[in-house]
Amino acid sequence: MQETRDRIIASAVELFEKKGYHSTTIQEIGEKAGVSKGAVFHYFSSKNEILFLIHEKFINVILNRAENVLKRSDLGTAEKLRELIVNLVELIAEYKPYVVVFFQEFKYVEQERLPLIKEKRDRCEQIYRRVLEQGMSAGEFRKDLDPDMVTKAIFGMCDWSHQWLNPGGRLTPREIGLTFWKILLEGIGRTQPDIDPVRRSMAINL
Amino acid sequence: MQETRDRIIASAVELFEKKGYHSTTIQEIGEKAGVSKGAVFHYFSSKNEILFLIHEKFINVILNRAENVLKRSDLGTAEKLRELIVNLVELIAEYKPYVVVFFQEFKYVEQERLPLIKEKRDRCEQIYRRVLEQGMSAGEFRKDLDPDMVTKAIFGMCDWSHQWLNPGGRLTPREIGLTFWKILLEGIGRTQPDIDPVRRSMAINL
Amino acid sequence: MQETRDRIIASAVELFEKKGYHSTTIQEIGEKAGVSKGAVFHYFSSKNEILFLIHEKFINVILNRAENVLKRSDLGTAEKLRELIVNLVELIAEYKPYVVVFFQEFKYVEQERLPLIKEKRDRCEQIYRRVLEQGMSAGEFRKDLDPDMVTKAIFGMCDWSHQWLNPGGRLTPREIGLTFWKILLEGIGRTQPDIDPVRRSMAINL
Amino acid sequence: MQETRDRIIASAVELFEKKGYHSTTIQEIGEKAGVSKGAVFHYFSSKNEILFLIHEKFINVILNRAENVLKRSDLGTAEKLRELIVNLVELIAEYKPYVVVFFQEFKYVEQERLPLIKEKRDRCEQIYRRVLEQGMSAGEFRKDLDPDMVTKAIFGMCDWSHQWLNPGGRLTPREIGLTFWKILLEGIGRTQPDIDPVRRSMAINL
DNA sequence: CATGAATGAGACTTCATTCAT
DNA sequence: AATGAATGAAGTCTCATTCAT
Repeated sequence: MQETRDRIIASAVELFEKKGYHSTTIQEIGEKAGVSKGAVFHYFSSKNEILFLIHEKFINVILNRAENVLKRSDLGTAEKLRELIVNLVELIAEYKPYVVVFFQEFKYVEQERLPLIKEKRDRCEQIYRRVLEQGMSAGEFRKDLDPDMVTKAIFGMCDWSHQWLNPGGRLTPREIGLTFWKILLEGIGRTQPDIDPVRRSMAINL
Repeated sequence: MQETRDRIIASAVELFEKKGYHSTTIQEIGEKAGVSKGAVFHYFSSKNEILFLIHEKFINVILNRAENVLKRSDLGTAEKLRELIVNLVELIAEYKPYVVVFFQEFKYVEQERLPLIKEKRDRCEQIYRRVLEQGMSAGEFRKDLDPDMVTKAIFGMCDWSHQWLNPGGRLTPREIGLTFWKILLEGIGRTQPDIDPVRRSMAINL
Repeated sequence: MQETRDRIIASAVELFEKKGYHSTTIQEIGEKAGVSKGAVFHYFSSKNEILFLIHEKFINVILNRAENVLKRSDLGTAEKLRELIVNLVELIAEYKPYVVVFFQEFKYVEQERLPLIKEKRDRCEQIYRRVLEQGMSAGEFRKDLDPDMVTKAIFGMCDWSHQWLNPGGRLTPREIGLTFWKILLEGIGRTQPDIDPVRRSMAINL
Repeated sequence: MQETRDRIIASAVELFEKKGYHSTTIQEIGEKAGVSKGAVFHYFSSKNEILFLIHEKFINVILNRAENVLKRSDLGTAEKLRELIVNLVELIAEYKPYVVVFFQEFKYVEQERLPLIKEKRDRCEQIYRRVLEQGMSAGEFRKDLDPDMVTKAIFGMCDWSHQWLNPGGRLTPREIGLTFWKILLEGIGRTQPDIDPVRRSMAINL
């Protein structure tokens, strides 16, 4: 049954998240899924294949979502970047166990299975970078910042959230994503107050 | 000799960084340090103690530096936050193997050794949060953003750099840190150009 | 269908020959025969039963042929031994996979199935020994050699051929068998040339 | 200690001989040698390495002995062949467990370790073949027999003895070897009686 | 007839750790 | 101070076999 297979993967993700890949035994995965150790190997060729499938599943989801945002013709460039960020945080919240495994156990995916993951991960990163660069070209974002560093900063803020995000937190993932977007777009300096009409008119008068 | 001890730790850090804690054997650590497997156990009680010492060494360095910035009376709040950020990126670059181990293998430090690390890590995080909150109170930073989220965003940008920072890169760690600071303070939107009084008045006059 | 059963045995013989009994899986046997793993167990009670049947089939063939030679009233004792030898080599060539399994995997046939095989194997060996002893008694073969050792020598020459015989070889199995017979009967020393009357008389005259 | 290593190999040979390579566990090898399972792996990298070492040790012995016979200047060609045969049987008796493993488990030596064994085995076979061919050229052996088949016959007689040779048997290995030599040289036919003076003189008179 | 999901015993192997020297 | 022989617990994986369908 497909069901058993999925249950095994689900068990593996949770255990890998909590205990790490190497500290999780096939035995435990089986037990949690309600099947024997042998059954796990009936469905998967090795423990490492399970790890790979977790990575693959997650990278596919993340890439699909990013591409969907990219396709939306109702959004401007800045709005696209905003949605990419919000989406990412939401997705990290939704797939948290997958994300943790993805970021913590990546190096243990066997060499031969790695290229597929790496390629999609790079494509995903490029989507973000391109939208950013488009926004810079279009004059929606300032041009004096290294686009590479900005991309890294975005991923840093979002990806790192897998370390502290918790499902029932005070803020929803969307709210968190929007906060990040605000910080990114406007900064935390007193930019807004500066735009208040009084000081501006004064400036003009001078 | 103290020297041997340090060489063993140095070997361990590099191996843990590259291969991960569980995939590194005492044998390998010994070989890389030029001593026997037995010697490793002569200097350390267990493999896990080595892992702990790596964590401890790093958290001490990071905490010391943060506290040093905090003490500087020559800096304003915003400047302090700027230095905290730059310091963090610089330190991540300098201690990269330690950082990778710190973020990837933390969960494998044995329960009984954990509190010491956790406590210092929290103290460190609070230093950042407090400076930020001071800046908000003092009116140097905008007040409409969740200080917790901003702190998370700062650590996200900086900490995540351990994933991609490389020693001989195009930008120095300090430049990277300053870029992050700029993004954080001013945002990537076209806010600043708007504040330029000359261009603004011109725009109005036209 | 009987056909399926035979196909499974045929697959098993070839795989056992090439990879050995323990390195061959039921799965592989099924695949090669074009049926599922379950089907193999539908036709046979265990993997070991298949091994046994292979042994049984082969020992029956070899025993039948030997007995047929024995019955032939048109042959003298020496001719019977010759035919036994030729027959054996021919049979080894024809049933090579069976022979290899018979000689290499015999020890893995389960205890309870063994007696049947052993008994027939012994009967077969005795046929050879008896014909040899008859030939000695009848004065067709020299009497100063240990009949047991001669029997061992005969089986050695013939049986060992399973290690190197190949179907499309330079010599036919019959030719090989006849060569063995010649060696056995006449030896490789220059006995025959000595009997040449011309050279002998010359030698005497000198 | 070298001693432990040797004891492990000795245990392995005996177990492999009796139960076969695949049916012997590392556990058993260790127990028989009086050490733990772990100790076996302390001395050998794998079970297969042990199998290889057994093969190597035996092929070295057999090759050395053959080469020593070859070097003896006190022997004529026929005597050399005789000694090669006698030596082989003696050696098979002495190293019987090794021989059984060599002939039964050869196919399980891992690919990468195989060439070394194969090369020496071929060199050994060639020594026998060459001596035989020299004897033929020199007129010591009849020339009308295929030298290849004769070589196969010799190895068949001798090698096959590993199946039935037993240490405390009725005949010594040397006696067995000499019997084989007699059969090979003179055949089992009534060659000698043919040389009886009566028939010979008759032949001359005719 | 035939399948294949599921099992569980048992194999090889790894490795942190101990300890006599 | 330092070694390395030896251990034993534990892990991944294999595979013959069973059984419901």
